[in-house]
Amino acid sequence: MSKMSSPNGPEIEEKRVTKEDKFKSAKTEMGEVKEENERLKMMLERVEKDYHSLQLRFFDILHKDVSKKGLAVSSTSLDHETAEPELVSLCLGRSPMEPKKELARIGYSNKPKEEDVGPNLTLGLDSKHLLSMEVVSDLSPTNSSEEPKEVEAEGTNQSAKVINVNDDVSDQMPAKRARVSVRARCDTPTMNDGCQWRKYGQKIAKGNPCPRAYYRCTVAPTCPVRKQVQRCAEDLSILITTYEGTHNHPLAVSATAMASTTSAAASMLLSGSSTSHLTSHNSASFGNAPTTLLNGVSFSHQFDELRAKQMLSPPNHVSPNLFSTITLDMTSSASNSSSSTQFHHRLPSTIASISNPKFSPASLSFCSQDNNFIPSIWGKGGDTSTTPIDKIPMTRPVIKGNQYFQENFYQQSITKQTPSKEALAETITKAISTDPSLRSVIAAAVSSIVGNGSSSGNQEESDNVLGSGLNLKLGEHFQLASPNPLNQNRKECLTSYFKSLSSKNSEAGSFIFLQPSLPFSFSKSSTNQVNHYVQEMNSHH
DNA sequence: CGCCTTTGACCCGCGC
DNA sequence: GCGCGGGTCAAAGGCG
Repeated sequence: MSKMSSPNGPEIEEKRVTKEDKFKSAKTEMGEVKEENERLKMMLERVEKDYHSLQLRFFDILHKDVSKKGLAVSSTSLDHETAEPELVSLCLGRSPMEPKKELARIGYSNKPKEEDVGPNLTLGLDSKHLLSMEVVSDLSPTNSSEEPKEVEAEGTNQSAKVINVNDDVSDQMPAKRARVSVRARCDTPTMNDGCQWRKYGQKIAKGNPCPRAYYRCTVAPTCPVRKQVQRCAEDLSILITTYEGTHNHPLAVSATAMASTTSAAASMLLSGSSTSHLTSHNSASFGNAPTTLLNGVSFSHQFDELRAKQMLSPPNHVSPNLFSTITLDMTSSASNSSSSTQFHHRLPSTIASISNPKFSPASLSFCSQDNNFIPSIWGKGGDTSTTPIDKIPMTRPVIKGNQYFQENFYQQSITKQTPSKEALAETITKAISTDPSLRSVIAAAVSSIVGNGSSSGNQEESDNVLGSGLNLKLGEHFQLASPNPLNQNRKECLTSYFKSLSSKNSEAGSFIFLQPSLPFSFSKSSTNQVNHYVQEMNSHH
């Protein structure tokens, strides 16, 4: 035993030394983490600042637009059915309340302002119409122009909130609701969209032997969001989930992807009715099928069949559409040249042929070649949820937006087939900067793509998916967030674009959150192409 | 015990 | 006015 003591001396010392080393390295690591933390904080502040300036700008623009229409509304209050000014709040990544507050701050506020608060990750189907739906259920008539009380009670929101230039209008007319229907292949009874739902009813709907289940969001007791889940009668593997309403509470990160996409889709749908007018000419150029693809997600405007029938009657008769639905088809394959045709074969014929100037398609097609691509955080199983990011196919920059966009970009890129890159870039830039809904949709789409890449089964990484364009901006700083070199490559592409855009164009810089939306293709082969776009855009700016 | 699902009843809008 | 269909309510029961 005594022999043991002497050789043990150096060993213990060695151990002590290694422990000290470990301690030191741990300390350094902690320091680094602290630094990183500080940097992140700074970035967050900067992001919020940018966000607010963007919001101010956006609502300023919106305000101008609204005041123009507001004149018409106030003078012809009986004309609600035919001319309804629509305010689409694009608040991806934030509470829908905030934009209204901002707007109020700009022009309609008569209440004192409070300081802004932290991010409110509320996403949903943002629109005035939806909000008015909430108002119906949540508010007394006396403060029908206010946000739900429980939101007020949170104390974190600013006081004056309501955009309602046309308060009286919203009080008198039925709230127009936007629904977002998502078709996806899913083995599970419901799609895991990150939210908590409680089933409150089930019905056998006519024309479909499969029962339709009704769910209510239970994240917040007063959340008005509902969803209907039904299997497709023709293909039982397809689950049709229809979302309605706006979440009035913060959302889990895992829920933001779906929420932002549905929000963007709804915004698109509703803003499309006010910001663009689909001419018959344009309808024809689209084959009269307002269906688009977003990463394999097929966007399609449709209306409840009853409404649709109404609208199919006299062409100049526009009935008040209390329900309008946009469909995100994640089951269709873009490689089947005419995705819209394919899609509409599964839909009632009435839907496919709808063309209403009130609901022109402000939609987007990324024309993914990939079948069944869905952001992985949306589903928990099935063949739809696990497409790895590096399999994301080359996306073709086909974006259908407002009329301007349709006429210029679409015709250039589709009809002529060989658009000049300069014209392309210019058109894209103009369209994106003039159509907020378009920005929103594209932002959500890109967000989903980038988010998907960094979120495969990793909660920490999925936390970087902040919804909409936010993480794109963050991508400038958070490139390390993704261990996937490909993904990082994508982020760098985006980043370089926005850097250049913002540096060349200060105005564009203020839109940086929503602009990360250009037709980037995220495959290796397309990286150069993206850089090409960036360069050309720079030369234009 | 609280939360959830199930399920029949009920309400309401719409078409005939 | 009546019937139909979609949507919601609420009591009952199950589950962890």
